[in-house]
Amino acid sequence: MAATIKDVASACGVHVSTVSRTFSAPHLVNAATRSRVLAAADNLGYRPNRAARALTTGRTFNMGLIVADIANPFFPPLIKAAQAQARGRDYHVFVADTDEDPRVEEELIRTFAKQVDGVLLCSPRLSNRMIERLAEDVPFVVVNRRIKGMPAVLMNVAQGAKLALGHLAGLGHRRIALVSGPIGSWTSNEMQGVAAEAAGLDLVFFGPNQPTESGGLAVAADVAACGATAVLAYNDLVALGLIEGLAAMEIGVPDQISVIGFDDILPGRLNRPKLTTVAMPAVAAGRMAVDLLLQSGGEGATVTLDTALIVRESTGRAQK
Amino acid sequence: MAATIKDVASACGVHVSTVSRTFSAPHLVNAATRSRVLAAADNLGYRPNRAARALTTGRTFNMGLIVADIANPFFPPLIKAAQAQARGRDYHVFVADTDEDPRVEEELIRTFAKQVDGVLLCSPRLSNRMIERLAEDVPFVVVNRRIKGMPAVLMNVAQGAKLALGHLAGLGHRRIALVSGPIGSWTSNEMQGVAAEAAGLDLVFFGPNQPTESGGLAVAADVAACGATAVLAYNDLVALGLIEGLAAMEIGVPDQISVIGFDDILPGRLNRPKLTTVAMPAVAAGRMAVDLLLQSGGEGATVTLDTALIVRESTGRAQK
DNA sequence: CTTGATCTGGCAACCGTTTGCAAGGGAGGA
DNA sequence: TCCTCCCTTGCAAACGGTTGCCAGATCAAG
Repeated sequence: MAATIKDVASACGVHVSTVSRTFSAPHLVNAATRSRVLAAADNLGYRPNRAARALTTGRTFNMGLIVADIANPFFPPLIKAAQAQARGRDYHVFVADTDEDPRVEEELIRTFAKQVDGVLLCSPRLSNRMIERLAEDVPFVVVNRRIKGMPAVLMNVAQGAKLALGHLAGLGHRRIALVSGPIGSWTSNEMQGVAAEAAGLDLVFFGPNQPTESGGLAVAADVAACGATAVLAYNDLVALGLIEGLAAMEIGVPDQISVIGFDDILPGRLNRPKLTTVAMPAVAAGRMAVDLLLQSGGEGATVTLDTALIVRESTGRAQK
Repeated sequence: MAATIKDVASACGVHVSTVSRTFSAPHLVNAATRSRVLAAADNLGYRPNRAARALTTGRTFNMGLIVADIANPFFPPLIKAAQAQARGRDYHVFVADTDEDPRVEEELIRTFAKQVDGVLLCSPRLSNRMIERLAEDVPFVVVNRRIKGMPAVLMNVAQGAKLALGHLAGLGHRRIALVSGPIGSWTSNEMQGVAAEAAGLDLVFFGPNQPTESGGLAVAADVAACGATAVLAYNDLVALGLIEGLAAMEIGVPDQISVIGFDDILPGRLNRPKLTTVAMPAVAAGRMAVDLLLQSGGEGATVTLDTALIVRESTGRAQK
């Protein structure tokens, strides 16, 4: 069996409370004793049991991270950043995937509630009302969703969408297709909101869609048929699927139709043509979410991170 | 505060032990009492505290999952599958990323040791010796590494490499470059092992390399210079980077050089040309690793999963 | 009406740590 | 020399469950 605090205590003839204090409040124990304890602990390979500690302190030093789909390349960098940041704060991260299903999301939050100090909810599919209710059980930080009074990390999608639309307008595009994401997605709403205000542009909406390549593949025909010369897609995956579908109909990108995605994921960078996209600050968001959770005692600080348009090869001048 | 077992007990005038048994050994409590307890528990929103339970039972119902790099698209499907499988067994999964650094890997395992029932070590970079030593602290299942007496999930890389080499040979390639991965990678060794036996082929080795696109990009010039007409790359990311680098030198794939990767990740499927690759059974491996951990009490069962060659567009007949 | 087997549920110890409280001891001031 | 006061450490009660043991109740058989 692993060494416990008792083993260490008896190994150096001292009470367990002294050992405990050596780790959690070193200034309360005599320097000589402290080093004796430390030596014994090191010798026995002792590490405090976090579960037992959590019992008395009420803090688990664990946090949950819930995403819609780990396999979506948008999330891994965010997860990685969050996990690294958490580790620096001596926290561990439980990662769970909801398969885009709100019910799974709810159940997951409920199970996490008692065993983590807080949950990072990334691009949730749950309704605001439900999230507010669940927040009574466990502190949240929400990523890519604005909920009153709840700490949030937002990516400035509106700004990105404006840049993208501006870029397309500058290339002479007038009729632009907007391929949205799944229901319940905040980013999707933000995009549509901006688009609705875009003066002088003729916008055609398609949605809701699966936020994956198959989602893009599925609307390719409709998009082609609507007469738009450019497309703003919910994310890079959708954009890539769209390009794929267009290619199957012998419609060239960007020669005949320009395509812009969102996220700036790896496959987009590797694609031919390289995807023009609105880069989302996933790494910064992961880090920030962790910090927000640890700082705020549930206070509603909101951080908005900038996005940036990255022009690559999938956009070009509008066809006459 | 959240409801505890005591609240439930007093809410329905029963001893805590009865409540406890209602959940952990229902057959020991009278049906009428049981439903009364269940009703009260449901009413108060009671959920047993796993940390407290772990204290007495010694089982945490948590497992650790350690990968070299979450951002490598090879891992997310594996993680997702493992997490889903674990959830079905009422387990939670801690995910951690080592940034390809063996020291981080070791430290991570040590911290995990006391708070999980076992660790899934995916494509470890640690030496066998070190892993064996750490296995004294916590049960392991190793993915993509063979260590005597330790449960493992292996992907049949050798078989895949043979198929790939056979495919290239069939297309008339004779001089083939082998771009390996990082030091400490079992798959990399397997590939080289097979290649060494390949009769009638003229093989050129390049390595070690970063297992990423930049790794591929970096060796592109060397590969081009060595006169090979085909390349077998450590993984798809490397293959993609290689194609990118080749393109920059105006060398066409597959017209001038054929490229095969390993893994079958999303970016490879979306790439132009679509990548010919050896598909790795990541999803099955994730599931299997969880089952192995839960079944074996550390027994050394080894499961080997088949790989498959997926011929797409990045391979073609050898140039004269 | 016993007797003994079978259920059911209470009691209390225990898991590994933390932490408020108090006691012992040494130092410094009066 | 005696009295504080601070420093250090021990004691014991939590924290939220689980589980072996035991006693009372129930019930069928003799």
